[in-house]
Amino acid sequence: MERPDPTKLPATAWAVLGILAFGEELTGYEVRQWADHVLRHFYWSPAMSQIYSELKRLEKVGYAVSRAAVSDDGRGKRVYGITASGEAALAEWAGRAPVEPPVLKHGPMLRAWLGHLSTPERLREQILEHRADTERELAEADASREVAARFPEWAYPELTIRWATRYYAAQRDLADRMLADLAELAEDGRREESA
Amino acid sequence: MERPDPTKLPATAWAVLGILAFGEELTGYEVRQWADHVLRHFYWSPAMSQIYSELKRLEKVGYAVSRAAVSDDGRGKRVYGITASGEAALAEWAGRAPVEPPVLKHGPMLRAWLGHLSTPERLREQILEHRADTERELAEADASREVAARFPEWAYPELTIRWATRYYAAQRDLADRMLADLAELAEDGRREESA
DNA sequence: CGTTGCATGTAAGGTGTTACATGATTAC
DNA sequence: GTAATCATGTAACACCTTACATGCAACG
Repeated sequence: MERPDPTKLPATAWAVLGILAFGEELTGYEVRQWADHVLRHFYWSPAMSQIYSELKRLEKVGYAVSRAAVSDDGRGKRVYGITASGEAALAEWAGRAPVEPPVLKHGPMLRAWLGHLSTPERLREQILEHRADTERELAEADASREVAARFPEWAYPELTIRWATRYYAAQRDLADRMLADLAELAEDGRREESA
Repeated sequence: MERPDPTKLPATAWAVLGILAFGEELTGYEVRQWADHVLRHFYWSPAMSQIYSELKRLEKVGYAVSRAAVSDDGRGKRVYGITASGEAALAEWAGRAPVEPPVLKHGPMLRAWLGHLSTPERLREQILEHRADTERELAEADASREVAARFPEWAYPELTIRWATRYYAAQRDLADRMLADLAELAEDGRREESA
């Protein structure tokens, strides 16, 4: 008969609450920006609409509160803050809930895996594009890291973004090694043809 | 008025079709095993029930066909194979569809990001556990790679699994460096306390 | 005067998981 | 006998995205 526990939330909800846990009152829009600049690099950035609904859910279970506020330009907005109960629940989740294993969905490798259906040239282009994307992400993460480094209360976020920059660097090296392997495979193919 | 294109499939469907694209007729159960041994390391392994429904969808659009068959032990089963049309569509998708950027959801880093809500000891334990998990995955991927290396028609899958083993190794190194950073942060904390 | 940014939501629908249900064979 | 593996599905539901809808302010 077990009814679903209203405090059993998906990781995304904890991530959103985690953004509020740094103490500032934020609008849904601002939560999204934090997600985009920081969270995205090791977790992921939910759609705007999901952020709004997660915030509502968090408020319903008492982990967040909202109040009407005004922007600098005088327009109305709604800001959310974490509650004591929310902080306790989040700490409990962070410390005791089983850590979900990392999930990876790597589009470029899915293409490489199906290399036999494509051409070495096309595949190479796709991996090169992936490499360029990674480099871009690396630059963005590094910019975010520099911002975080300016504030002592962001020591842990800074560590995770630093982790992300290393992750992107590793990703880039992995792309290079894949490119080398691909070249070798194509070479073998040519040799066989001419034989 | 645009009705949804019945051939516009999610990446998961292409992944399942991709498993069939290596030429063998497989049961849903076997598709799952391939996903678990290979695909999982760079993409992910869908739930059993989803595999069955993806196979049905693929058959409906004509990219796969199924027929009743018998196992060695005489029990009935249903095997799926790729069609010519399916092969063409898959090649088209692999070569021309925009490559989805890699998606990462890293549970352990989500915990590290919220380090201020936990203790250095607990966080360290969690990262160590992640490190051990990674090592396990590395061993499994390496075993799969060795199997793939025995068959020349699996050259591309072998490359991607090799990529995965390197990925896990990088992941492990990243965990080590995070552990070192964490230790340093804790050290700084202690120094401040005693000051 | 058009675009970008700020700001908030709803509705619809697709994606994917968990739980449930079933049943035979093989190995301990 | 009972657990694991093979084998196939359905139903319910949670998660999440896309598209739509709105409106003001600031900048060029």
